[in-house]
Amino acid sequence: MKINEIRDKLVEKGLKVTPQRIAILEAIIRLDNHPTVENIVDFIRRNNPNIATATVYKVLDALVENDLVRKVKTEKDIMRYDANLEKHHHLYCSDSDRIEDYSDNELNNLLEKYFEKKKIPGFKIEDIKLQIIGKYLTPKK
Amino acid sequence: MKINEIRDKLVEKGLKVTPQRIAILEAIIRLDNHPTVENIVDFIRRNNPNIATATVYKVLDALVENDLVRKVKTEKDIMRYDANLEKHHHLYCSDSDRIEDYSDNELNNLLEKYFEKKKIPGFKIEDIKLQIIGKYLTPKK
DNA sequence: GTTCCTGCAAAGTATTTGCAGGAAT
DNA sequence: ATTCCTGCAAATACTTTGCAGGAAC
Repeated sequence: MKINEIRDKLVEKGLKVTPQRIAILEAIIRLDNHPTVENIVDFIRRNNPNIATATVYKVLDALVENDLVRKVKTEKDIMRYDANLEKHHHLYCSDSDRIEDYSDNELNNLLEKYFEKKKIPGFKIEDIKLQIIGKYLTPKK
Repeated sequence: MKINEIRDKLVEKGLKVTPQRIAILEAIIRLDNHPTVENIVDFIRRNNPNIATATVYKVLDALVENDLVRKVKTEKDIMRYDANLEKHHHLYCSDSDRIEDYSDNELNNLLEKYFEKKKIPGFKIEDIKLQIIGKYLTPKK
């Protein structure tokens, strides 16, 4: 992802293009393992030492609000952020903090068909996300 | 669930049986819509006004540690607790904090079969939880 | 020029810790 | 008698808020 693409995304949403916003969005994209606020702050401060933590929170709120990134819920109690906006599921490692994306349209179709037949009484499904818990057989790259 | 069953569960795990623990476990079972710590504290204080908030947190940690309850994280970033230990999924309301359990063995089997065929490279699946996001057609009872 | 954004410090909220007294075993 | 648990207060961690100056439009 080029800086200009990031810039365009901000413009498209009517957000002012500031160095902080570019840096934060870039950080989430580059730190591709669902960074926490802390990860993002650490990454940004390398090039941008004066950015305030509160600014990071505010920018993240704005980005989430405008569908440029998503929040990811973890078992543990810390928010993480994800710049992958495609429909996808998550692989959670049961003995570390690692999270990876998992996309599978065959699975999505299977679930969609399943719930077309088997309705949940009183509930209208809008989206289904899988948390797939397990262990990585390969160590992290 | 009777008090004695709760008592037995604690004994079984080697935890000392205290009025606080009984009250908290009972509260989670009775407040069956995935109560927050605040919900639990409010409920307990009706009969047990002197219980300390820190005690509730400590007892909850002990219960989770000993697999007597589970933590559930919500969209809104607040911890909730669940005494349903059976395998189940969650229905999340997209415009409120409401969460309900959803059990469906047919679905579990379908997923199990699916992932027997379609392996995820480098990942050994241990469990799959669905977060089913949508809207309730009926107001809360 | 106007609107929106940032940085700072202070406040807020949820949760954890340390410890001494007390209850459960 | 020993071990574990509770209550309290203080501490911590994470996030939010208010506001004045400054940058983007």
